[in-house]
Amino acid sequence: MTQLSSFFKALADPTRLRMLNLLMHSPLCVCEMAGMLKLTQPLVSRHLAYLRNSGLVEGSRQGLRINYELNEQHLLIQQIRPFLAEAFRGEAAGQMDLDNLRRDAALQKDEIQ
Amino acid sequence: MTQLSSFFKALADPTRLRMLNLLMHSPLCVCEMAGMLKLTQPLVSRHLAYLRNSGLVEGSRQGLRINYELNEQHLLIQQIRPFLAEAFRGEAAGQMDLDNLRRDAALQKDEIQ
DNA sequence: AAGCTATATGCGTGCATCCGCATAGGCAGG
DNA sequence: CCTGCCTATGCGGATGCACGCATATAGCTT
Repeated sequence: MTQLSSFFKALADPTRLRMLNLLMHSPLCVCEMAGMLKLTQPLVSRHLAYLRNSGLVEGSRQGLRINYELNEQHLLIQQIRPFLAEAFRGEAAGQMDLDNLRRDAALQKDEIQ
Repeated sequence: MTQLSSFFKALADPTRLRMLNLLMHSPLCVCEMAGMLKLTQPLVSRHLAYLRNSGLVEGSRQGLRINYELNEQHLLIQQIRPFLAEAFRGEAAGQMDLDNLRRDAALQKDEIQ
């Protein structure tokens, strides 16, 4: 039961929920998330460490950046994902964060061309 | 987003999860839950107050006792219920609590006869 | 009214975050 | 090697629980 409550504890923070909302759509590095969410880098890094220790998220180094993504192996993540997607759909803040995600993705695309 | 995190916060405690596990099967009063979970009455009462303030649970007075039950009107409760049921199924502690629930229900039945 | 049962709450302690700020560690390019 | 960017972490303050213990409130029952 403790494991389950730890899982919910990881979800029991608005900032971490905003991060997970983004990560459900795309892997991201710390600086990208900090920009999209308008949060300081140390704060984002700490919450990612929390999510990493909880097993909800995994990071892989790619040069200077570390790419974070949802841990698809996590059973509880797999099972709760539809619920989260539905809940985020009703959150205005979540939609605005996703707008930033799409805007930055478009900029990235322009840079490549 | 704050509302969603508050919801998860209410779920982020082993004791409250054990209570919700019981309440998913049957409405119960404080003293019944305290007995089944082997917890003190004040502790159970406090957690129920937390769940009540979070809107996950409703209590109705019936004589001396107050009968608590899941708030079926709560949207997030409705949506997360299958996930919880599945998660509780994998918890040995949850199954033992349910054994106590069934045992006490059987005793109650004998008293009535 | 008195006594009993069921429930809620006040108080104090300890622990876990949550955050801002400053700083350390890791890695690339010149 | 040194500089700059990205990330992680140490520190301190503030807050919120979780719990035990004692006590108050509420409602039967006689």
